[in-house]
Amino acid sequence: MSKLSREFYNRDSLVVAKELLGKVLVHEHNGHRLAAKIVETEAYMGWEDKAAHSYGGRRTPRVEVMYGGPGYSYVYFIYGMYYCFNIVTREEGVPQAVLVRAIQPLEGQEQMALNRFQKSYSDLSRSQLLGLGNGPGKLCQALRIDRELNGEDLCGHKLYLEDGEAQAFHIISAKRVGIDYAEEAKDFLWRFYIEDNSYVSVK
DNA sequence: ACCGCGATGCCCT
DNA sequence: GGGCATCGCGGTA
Repeated sequence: MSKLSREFYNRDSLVVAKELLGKVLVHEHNGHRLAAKIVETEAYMGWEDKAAHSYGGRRTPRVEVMYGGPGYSYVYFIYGMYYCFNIVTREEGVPQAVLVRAIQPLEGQEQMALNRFQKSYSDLSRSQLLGLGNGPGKLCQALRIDRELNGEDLCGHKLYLEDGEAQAFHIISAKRVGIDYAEEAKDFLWRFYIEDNSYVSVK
């Protein structure tokens, strides 16, 4: 499998969000390779997107990494408890990103189960199996993504993305989740997911 | 099934 | 001080 290049990320978030579906997110952590297929994403379009942290050119310490160029991680802490993992897109100075909302575990499931539920993968219930990856906060727990990985170069060797196996699927477009404050932008169909994938967070 | 709510800490047009 | 790109639980059905 080949690693996704800087140029892959240097495009509009709407394009990258759709193309990220089916790709494999890898975190090399403590000698374990944690790998999962991306099954749900959301595009955040920066300047003109009222739901984006960078709306209107807002530029604070937290969102600075969104301005730094394509192919870096933007990890933020939310509700006092959870992390969300984003992939920065577009060239330096254009603050767009893609939120990864759900994954399907592929490798390192035992570690993911311990990270999420403090129990062995073989002891997980049916709903816990899905709960490994069906939400942005959950997948960060499973993959051990936290503030230390904010600003990480996704073209490096610790946290990166690979081409998945060739596969055919339909992409569903839907409203983004949890942005009721965003006025007209809350109705934009900027969430994308793989049809019929059971790990998707909201159908 | 859906609905409401509390947790908990960091950010700050 | 108000709000947040969430989650899990407990209630009602």
